[in-house]
Amino acid sequence: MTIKDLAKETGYGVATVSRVLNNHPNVSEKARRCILEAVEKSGFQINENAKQLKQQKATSILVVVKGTSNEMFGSLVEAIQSRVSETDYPLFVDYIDEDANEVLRAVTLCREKKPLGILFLGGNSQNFLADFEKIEPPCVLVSNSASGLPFKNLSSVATDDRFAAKCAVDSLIELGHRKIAVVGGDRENSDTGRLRFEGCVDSCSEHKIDFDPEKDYCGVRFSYQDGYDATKKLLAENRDFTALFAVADVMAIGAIRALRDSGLRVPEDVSVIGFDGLRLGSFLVPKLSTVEQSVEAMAERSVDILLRCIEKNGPSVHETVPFRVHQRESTKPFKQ
Amino acid sequence: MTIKDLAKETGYGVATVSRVLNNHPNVSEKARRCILEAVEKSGFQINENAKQLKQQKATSILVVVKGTSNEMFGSLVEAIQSRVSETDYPLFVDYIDEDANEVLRAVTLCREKKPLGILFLGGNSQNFLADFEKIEPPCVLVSNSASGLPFKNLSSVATDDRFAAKCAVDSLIELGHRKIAVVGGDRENSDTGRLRFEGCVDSCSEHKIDFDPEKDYCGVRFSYQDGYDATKKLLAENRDFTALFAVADVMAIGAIRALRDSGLRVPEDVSVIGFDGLRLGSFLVPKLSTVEQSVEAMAERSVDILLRCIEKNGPSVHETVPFRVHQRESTKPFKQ
DNA sequence: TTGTACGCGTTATCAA
DNA sequence: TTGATAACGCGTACAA
Repeated sequence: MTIKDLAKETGYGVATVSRVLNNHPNVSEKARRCILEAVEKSGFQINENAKQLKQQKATSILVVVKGTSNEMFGSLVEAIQSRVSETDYPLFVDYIDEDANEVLRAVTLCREKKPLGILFLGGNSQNFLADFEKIEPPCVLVSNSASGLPFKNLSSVATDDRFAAKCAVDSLIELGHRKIAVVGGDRENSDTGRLRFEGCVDSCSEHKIDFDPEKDYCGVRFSYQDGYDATKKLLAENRDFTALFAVADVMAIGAIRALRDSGLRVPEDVSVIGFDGLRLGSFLVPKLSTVEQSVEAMAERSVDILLRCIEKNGPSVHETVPFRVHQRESTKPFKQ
Repeated sequence: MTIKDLAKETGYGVATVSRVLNNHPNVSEKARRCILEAVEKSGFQINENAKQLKQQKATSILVVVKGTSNEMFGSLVEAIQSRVSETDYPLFVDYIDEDANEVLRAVTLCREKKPLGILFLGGNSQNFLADFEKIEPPCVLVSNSASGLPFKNLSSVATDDRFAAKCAVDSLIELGHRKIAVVGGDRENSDTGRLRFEGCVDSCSEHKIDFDPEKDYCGVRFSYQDGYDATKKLLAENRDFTALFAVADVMAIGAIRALRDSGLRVPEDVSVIGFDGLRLGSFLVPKLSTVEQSVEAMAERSVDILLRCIEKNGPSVHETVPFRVHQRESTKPFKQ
């Protein structure tokens, strides 16, 4: 079933059918009704390939997700999808490995699909610096800031990772903790990891607390197992911390298990705070204290910004979304 | 950059370029090398729209994921993607709501993208019965069995949900439990929910144990919160069960929290066993006992079957993948 | 082994 | 307000 068939059936020409389908002006009400009815009746579905071949531009929006194991990205995709579905743009979601190069992947996808815009879920500056210039459509980097990157078609929406991490550590210090260990991300290959690390340093130096990256910090991948292993390593090298900050909830969960396996109780012996605010956290025993990123706000802002860039040729912007530190059950005041 | 440009550049015709690009025979080694080099140099990328328009079939494989909140589907998508990436087929992942109609969605997508094949992650018989006849390419339903469905282009790969659920309850009974409550899925709208419910009934009747669906069963959605709420409800109506089977790990996690909030300890007061085998489970405190579905096996088998159907026009088959009951720390023998 | 020419379904231009 | 027709980039008869 093509628009040709539709034309034949209704007695109109293909041009008129196309105009109706695309809500173009200069169509009589009669023709519009007649054609719409035929569309309804025949279950006609437009051939996107032909449409896009002709238009030299897809009508689609692309989402490149870096790392499937990041549960927060799952919620983010869900929220983005729900928001984009209010528009007419089809959404394509493409998953790549946590260690893959998201920018190169996007370059390929651009040539193949010519999307109207791209949403990057996760990404790292080095990759953008190296190859982003090859990408033409407007893009939004979600969950990392791109404010330091010199691209006029790249916006970003993120939590202020550095400050949020600082607040997390601050909260531990306010509870009376002085010996704090950190299960962090890779500082060299992950912006997020680096920023949150810097937040820890900020807090400790502001409070004149010793923090030795060699001994008190372990940078690994964002997974349960890595959180577990890193904590074991910290315990082996540095037995006496009373609080632990894991820069992702998944790591915090691994950390809690590792502490437990070493005979330490949470929060009685060691307080643990995570980062992300996964829904899961509030169902754990103990409920996980965490820095909650606003997934809804991130999704909403990033889609809005991208649409504004696409439809109104809006300027690129770099926004920050609010976060909240939740003290739940995995942290408690330190008492000597 | 099109194949025309490539042809001009190399001095060959578009047909030869096309043949090289598609690894067709009847091309001289010299032409092949020359053209491949030009491709490399120019960074040429084929226009998928034109290709697919021409071929009347995309080269792509489609994955329709039903419900993003199901963490197991995340791992499944990851495993599927990694397996498909060994081939040349592009993979499209489409997420729909847990309550949406996956078959109707696939019908639309088929018309739009004409995929070579479809993988359904989750789905329900009623939807397939009603509209699957409209779908032509080979499909595989993953995680639910379609062996009862009369479609020759529909295969399935699943855990034997009924039997696995029975084994889970059996294991509880073997531990000495006699009063068992079940946090289940919606029996009417979810095949998985119904099958696992039947497994519970099988086990109880085999062991001559009372099981009153009215009082001992609560069927809800697959989420932390629903697991929590269902458990609260069961507790309100039936205070004396000593073991609880949640038909999904996410529900089990919600259940454990609910028990805890009601002053009950796991496993001392109530044993809890889940279903799915999420990686998360073995990092919880207590480690979650569960029925582990083999995500890798499901991904591998379903992709293999689909490829066989696509490439060799293979027959549709219905396979079952092994599962394992893990007794970890959330279950223990019942002692009066 | 290679090249020419046509058509896939759509949009857009232009003339009617 | 309409319709005929020329592209879009590709694969593939068919001819050479």
